[in-house]
Amino acid sequence: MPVSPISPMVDKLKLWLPLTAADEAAILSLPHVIRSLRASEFIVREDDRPTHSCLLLSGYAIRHKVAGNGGRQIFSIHMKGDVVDLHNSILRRADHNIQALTTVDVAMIPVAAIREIITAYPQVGEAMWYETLVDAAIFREWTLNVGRRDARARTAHLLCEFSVRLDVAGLGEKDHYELPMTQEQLADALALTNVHINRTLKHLADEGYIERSKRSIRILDFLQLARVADFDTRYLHLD
Amino acid sequence: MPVSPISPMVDKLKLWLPLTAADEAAILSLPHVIRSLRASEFIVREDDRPTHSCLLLSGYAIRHKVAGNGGRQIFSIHMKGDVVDLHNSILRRADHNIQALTTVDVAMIPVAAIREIITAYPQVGEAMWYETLVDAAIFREWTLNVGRRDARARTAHLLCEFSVRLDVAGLGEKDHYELPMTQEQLADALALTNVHINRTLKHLADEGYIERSKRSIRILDFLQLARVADFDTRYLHLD
DNA sequence: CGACGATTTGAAATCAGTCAAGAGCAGTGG
DNA sequence: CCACTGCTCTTGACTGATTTCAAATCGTCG
Repeated sequence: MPVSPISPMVDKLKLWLPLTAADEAAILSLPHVIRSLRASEFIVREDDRPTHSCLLLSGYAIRHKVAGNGGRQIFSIHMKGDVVDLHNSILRRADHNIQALTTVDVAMIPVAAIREIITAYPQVGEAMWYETLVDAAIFREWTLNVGRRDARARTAHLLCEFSVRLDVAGLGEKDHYELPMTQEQLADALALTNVHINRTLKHLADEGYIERSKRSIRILDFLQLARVADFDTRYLHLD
Repeated sequence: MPVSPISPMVDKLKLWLPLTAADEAAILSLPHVIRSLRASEFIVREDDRPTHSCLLLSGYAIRHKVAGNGGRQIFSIHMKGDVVDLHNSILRRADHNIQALTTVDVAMIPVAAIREIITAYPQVGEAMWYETLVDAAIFREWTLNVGRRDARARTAHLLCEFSVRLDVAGLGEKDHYELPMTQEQLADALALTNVHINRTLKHLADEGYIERSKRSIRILDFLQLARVADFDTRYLHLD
């Protein structure tokens, strides 16, 4: 069986609901165009009316929005297998930006084809709904993180989430990975300043929870870090 | 035509997508049980496996989650017509709490019936999906609010959102309403302390943006307040 | 080597939190 | 009708986590 470039989407959706062979075949035969984008290119911009949904095939992307005072808030980080633009596509008008963090390859699927597969294969539709609900669960956890945890727990929490999600996506090892973002971007995800992120990472390293060199992170004891982070995987709905 | 207690759900879903007479009839004939709950009773608790989705018929409810350090974060406030528990029902295991803020009446609809209507009436299913995506858009805006706006803008933003949503739900006037929550609960929604909420409300009143007595709020100039709040209705996806 | 962006560090400023106490208000029961 | 209780709201004084501003170092790439 030839491996379709869209197969990561099948793998991801199967995390949420069982799919029949017919469901899988329908997904794999979704029309699409592969595109490469360079770091910092926009995949979708706020106020766009998206014509395509983008499946991430490689690299990393972020969702974010900019406040009137210039502050930027990142809502989530996306990786291989994520359909980064279901929210904006189904809502028809984008209320936030999606931007490549690194060089990325994406499969662009026409929104019309997404709508057709929902009707023709309701189980696939429900799996995509599920995917957007897990995104929403992540947004909630990030709100809790930003709103009610201090800088140390907040930063540790992001490191834990990234570790678990990389593991689930089959990228990198759980205790050792490369962060695909600058400290300034981390700051925008955690609602801190780049200066304070720097101090907080140093602090976590001084305390012996992590080791780092450049953007590479090694988690020395995941359970300990998770305790500091007040991290509990349940919000990722993986079981 | 007899008015079904479920009709607020039809009105709400029609905000998102057009529904045929058959779609509407299918919604109105959803099986359900009406229940009344008193203020502060839980509708769903984190870790529950919900068997029913709750449609709010009267009163107010909140979504929230408690961090390990005891801090509570409220994610959204719900009112008449909101199906408060679609997220938890579809995900099968609740990752957050839903709690009555005031005395509420709810219609409890079995999750199985929700799943059936999704398959039998795909447009209704898509409208419910849309509803959860608008919830997610509100979560994102709240993350931006908590993460990147100062106490004054943040508080003003909540006042603006509440005003607009009451208006859409056909409750109260846009420039004059009763907040259904204590300042401590406001603090949990805005990631501030009750003390600072108090000072911030006073400040907004001293500046002439609002008048208040007890929990009643009068917005003196909505556009001015919206400017202070960095508030833009687009994230509510009402048009 | 030079340039640019990213990281690191220090010192001072600030927004919001903490602690504490008093005032207002509703409900209860004597 | 009044005293008591409990909860919410209000205000003041002080503390502290994070920001701001500024400058130095590091690393990569041309």
